[in-house]
Amino acid sequence: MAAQADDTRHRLLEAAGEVFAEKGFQAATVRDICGRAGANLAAVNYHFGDKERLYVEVVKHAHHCGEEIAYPQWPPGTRPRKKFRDYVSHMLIRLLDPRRPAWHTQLMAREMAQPSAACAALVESYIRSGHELLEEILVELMPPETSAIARHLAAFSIVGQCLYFRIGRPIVERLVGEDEFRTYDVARLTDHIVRFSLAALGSRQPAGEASQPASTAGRSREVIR
Amino acid sequence: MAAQADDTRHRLLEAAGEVFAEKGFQAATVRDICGRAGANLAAVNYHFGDKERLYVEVVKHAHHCGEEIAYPQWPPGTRPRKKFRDYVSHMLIRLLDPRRPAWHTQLMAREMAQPSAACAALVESYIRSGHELLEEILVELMPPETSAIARHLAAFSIVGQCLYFRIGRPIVERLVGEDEFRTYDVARLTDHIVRFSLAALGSRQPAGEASQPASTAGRSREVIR
Amino acid sequence: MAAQADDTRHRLLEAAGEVFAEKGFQAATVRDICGRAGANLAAVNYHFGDKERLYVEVVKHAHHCGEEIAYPQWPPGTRPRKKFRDYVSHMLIRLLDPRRPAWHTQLMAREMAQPSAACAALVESYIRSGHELLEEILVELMPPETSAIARHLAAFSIVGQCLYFRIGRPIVERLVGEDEFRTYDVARLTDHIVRFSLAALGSRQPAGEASQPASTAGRSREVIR
Amino acid sequence: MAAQADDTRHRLLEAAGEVFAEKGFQAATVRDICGRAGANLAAVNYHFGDKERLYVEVVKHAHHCGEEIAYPQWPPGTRPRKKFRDYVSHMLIRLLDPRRPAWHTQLMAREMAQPSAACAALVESYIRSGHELLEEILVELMPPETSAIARHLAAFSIVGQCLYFRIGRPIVERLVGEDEFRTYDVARLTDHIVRFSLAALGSRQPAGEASQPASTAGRSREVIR
DNA sequence: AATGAATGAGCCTTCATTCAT
DNA sequence: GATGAATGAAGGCTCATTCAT
Repeated sequence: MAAQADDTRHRLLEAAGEVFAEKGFQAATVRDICGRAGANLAAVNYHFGDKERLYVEVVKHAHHCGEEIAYPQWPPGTRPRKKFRDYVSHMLIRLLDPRRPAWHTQLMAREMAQPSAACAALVESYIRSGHELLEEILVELMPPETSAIARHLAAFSIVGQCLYFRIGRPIVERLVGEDEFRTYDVARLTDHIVRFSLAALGSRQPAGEASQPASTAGRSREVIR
Repeated sequence: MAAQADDTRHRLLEAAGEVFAEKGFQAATVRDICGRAGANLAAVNYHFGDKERLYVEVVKHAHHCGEEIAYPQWPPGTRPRKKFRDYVSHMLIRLLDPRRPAWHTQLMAREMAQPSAACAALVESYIRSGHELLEEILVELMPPETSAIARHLAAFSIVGQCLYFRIGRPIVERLVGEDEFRTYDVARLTDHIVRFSLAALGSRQPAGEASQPASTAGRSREVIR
Repeated sequence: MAAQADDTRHRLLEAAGEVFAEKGFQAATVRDICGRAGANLAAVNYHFGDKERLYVEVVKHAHHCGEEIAYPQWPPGTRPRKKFRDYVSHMLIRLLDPRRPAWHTQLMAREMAQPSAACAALVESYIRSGHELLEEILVELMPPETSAIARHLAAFSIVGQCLYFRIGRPIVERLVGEDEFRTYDVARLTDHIVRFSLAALGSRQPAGEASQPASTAGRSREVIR
Repeated sequence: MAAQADDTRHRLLEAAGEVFAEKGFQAATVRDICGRAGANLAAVNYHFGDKERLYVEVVKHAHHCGEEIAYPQWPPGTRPRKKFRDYVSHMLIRLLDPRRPAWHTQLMAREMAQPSAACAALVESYIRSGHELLEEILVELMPPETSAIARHLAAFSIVGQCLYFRIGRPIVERLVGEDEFRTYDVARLTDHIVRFSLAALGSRQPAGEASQPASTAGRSREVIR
């Protein structure tokens, strides 16, 4: 019956997500996935036709799950800095909160290390919207004369910082030791990244020089949040 | 003869590096590696005993190759900002220069997405020294009262930015389009990251506030390079 | 369908029996077995999981086949000597009858030369019952005061004789020549072993002395069969 | 130098003997043999040309070792029963004495289970002489009218008994339990087999009947040894 | 005389996939 | 609609052997 079929399909997606994230596409076996999903060995080929098409569906499925925690809807007039802090905090939560299933982010890390056919879909349906939101915030936050390219680069600098604490975890953890790494919770990292980035966002001195503090003087006294 | 043996070994390491980086550990086949190295199928087993031990040796080998392009030896009295710019530039070259073999960095990206037994070795013999050098520069660059943890976080913010332009390439490329991405050369990215970061490094305002420009005022007029 | 599955399984067992007996466990190849069984190369893995587990199943299977030719059911009052001759004849038939598949016995010879995990199973489910039947016959045949150990040793002496004409065939054949060996059929060997053994079974003189004929005098005139 | 070469050759033979007996021809690896012998991997091919030719040489070598414990030289006039007991005892010692290297006999068991090219050599240079000695004793021991074939069969019955306690050990041990098996030392088995066989050797009744005790009555009172 | 390096054949196993039911 | 049985393609690895030195 349709209800049971959908149920099996859904259990397969969930199980496949875990396994793909944990082992990678190649190392993941259909046997393992079907086993965890409590489904027949041929179920994958029956429901998705292919291991590869299952993978694509898993990525799409992950997208829907990610939407559950949507970005906040700021009331008109919300200060850009508040939005910015919310944005960074939101991203770090999704990346680092141990209560969230880890396989979602892990899958993205894999797509970056080895982009597959699903990568384009991932960007379009999952990443681009978030990126555009960040750009909107940056428009408000950066000096009006800032070029589009400079804004892009700034956005990547911000995302790069957030991501590194997740993707670079194996390295960071070894460099500072487990004890200190354990103190890198979402609150502290949000504080750090927001402060680190805000200093830069206000500056507008030419290449080859350091930050022009004067222009940000006014803003720096604003209270965020 | 030893010379020939070393030659075969070396060719295997090079070929394996490419293949592992391109396909990943699981998807890489010993057949492919030996084929590219022009060696017999059993050569891997003879020289390294195992596909896995070959992988570890490849990582170690990558380390030695990386050493070839060492960090510059600055004469005493070199300005910290000059050192910092050199550092960032050096890292970006290693990450992005198309003339350098790509597999080295790609391998590191894989180790981050799915750390293996070789990850610890990678950190200790390849990453830690560079990290410590960066910390030394930051000590000179950041206010004297900066805590060790704050310095660590700053270091990761810097490395995270550099890395994202390499590891996040598949995403970045799709977000800004291939045309703009092609303009993201080492020079431009160095400029951007140095400027973005220097603004933050001088600030020392408490958490919850934005950059305190005053303290960096003096430094900001220094000419780097 | 279950019927077809059982059929494939059965064909595999038969083919494996032949090959294992002919080549030994190590030298036997899964390819050869599957080839003879007309099954796919992966069938062994599917049905038995392992070459080794296939071997164990083959030994168990051999046991079931052996049961087909069961020992005769003697009516009450049958003379012990008749039972004894039947027993020896039965064993020799199973060992030597060229119309019976040879691999069964050959496999046992291998298990003796190099006992594997399957050896214990072989003894318990296949050999012990026959051994106990022989002991029961010996109880009737040997003097009542015979010790259990003496009876055990006698049983092994009898089985040893039978077995040697099968297992020692390569040696015996070379020693007496092929022509004479060809005359060693079941009937002649049964006669020989029965006569050779019956002379000993009746004796009860102490160690260091030869057979005491007196006690068997009465029996020796009985006509067997 | 020749001395060292011979030494390596000898160590290879000893090591190969152990390994072949322990693992069988197929399962034995040249690596293992060379390892135990402390020789180079290519030494086997250098000294013997082949794994198979090494095996043949090992069998020949085993023969020479076996000669060390030669059959006793009986003075003229020695009683046949004394010779017979000595013969059985001698064979059992070679088969069962735990102080003797086990691989020698084990190798023979293998040759019987799966005769190789070395089997003929084994028979001619190692077994036939012993067999002929037994036949000479039997000529003295059996009634003069005994046919050659009957004598042959008797010889095999005797050898079969001895051999079974060695080759059938895995089965015998399981049937009677380890405790009782431990009491089956050379002395007890010699007693048993001699007594069991002597009873038969004197008998000369026609096929289809049991032993004629009368004919052995006189001999049975002789004291052996 | 003796060895370290290299070879090619082949084996067991695993895997994704298909088919008949 | 869903499954147990079966398939064929590789893959990693081991092994005996050879060759240049």
